[in-house]
Amino acid sequence: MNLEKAWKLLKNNGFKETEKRDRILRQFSGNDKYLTARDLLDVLQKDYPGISYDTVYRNLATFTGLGILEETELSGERHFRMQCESAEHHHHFICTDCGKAKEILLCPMEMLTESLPAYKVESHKFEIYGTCPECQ
Amino acid sequence: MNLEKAWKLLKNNGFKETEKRDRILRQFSGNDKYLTARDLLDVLQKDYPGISYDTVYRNLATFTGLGILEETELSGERHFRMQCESAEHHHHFICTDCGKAKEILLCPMEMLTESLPAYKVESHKFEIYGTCPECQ
DNA sequence: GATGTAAATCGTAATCATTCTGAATTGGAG
DNA sequence: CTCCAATTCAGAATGATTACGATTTACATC
Repeated sequence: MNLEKAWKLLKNNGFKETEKRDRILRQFSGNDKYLTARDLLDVLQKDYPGISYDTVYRNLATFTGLGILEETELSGERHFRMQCESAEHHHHFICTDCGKAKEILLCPMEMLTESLPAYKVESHKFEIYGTCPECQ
Repeated sequence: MNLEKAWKLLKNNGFKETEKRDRILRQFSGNDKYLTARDLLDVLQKDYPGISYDTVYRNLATFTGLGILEETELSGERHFRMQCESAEHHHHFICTDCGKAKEILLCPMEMLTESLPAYKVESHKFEIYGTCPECQ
């Protein structure tokens, strides 16, 4: 996902172009790390000292709902990052140190949908945690 | 995991046998569902009206630490259930309706440890969510 | 460019899960 | 039975997230 695509999606869904939204999208755009709402708030406060929690959380929810951001729960906190460019379904190795994600193309679901007869599968989560080469 | 094994573990690690602990373990023992701390508190309050959050959370932490319970994060809340009997490493299909878990023996990690050179893998999470046959 | 209006933001309080604290109680070793 | 550390209680504190009324802003329309 890049900025143009994100704004196109937002406009098509009737969302207005605001400074704060632009600032938030730019933050994620130049950064492949997972960020918490607080991380983001801390960054935005440098440019917008009076920025509200509401603005941060509401926009994170909007962006996630439109598929601009993706979300995961790490140690009890929601973390967000820009949706990957790659069209294929994939999973992530996530560095617990720096928050960076590496794509994993293998999906275990392909191998076991037929081994769950009578179960209605709705979603799945596969994530690998550890330390990336840079952080070791 | 059964009650005897659980108590053996607790005793071996110097934990005392208390009414509350026994009640909590029995709750999980007769039940293969994932429960939140609040679910558990609600159940315990019928027998022990004055039971404290502290007791519930502290014991959940103790039991999880000893491997008596296993834990997962579902929609922002920690959920607990008795550790499975099976010795083999496995994952779960979790019913989002009733919380019941079905064991999945396939582990995707086996297929990709060598495809992550230079990455230090520490843990992983693979869970499938949906509706079990009984809940459809 | 001025105006109207719904959307967005602000400022702050409320909520919810979880953790902490200090006092009171209890299991079980001796 | 006595004693002491472990456990529990009661309630306050914390931290993430959501809610809300008042204010401001984007932008469609004139």
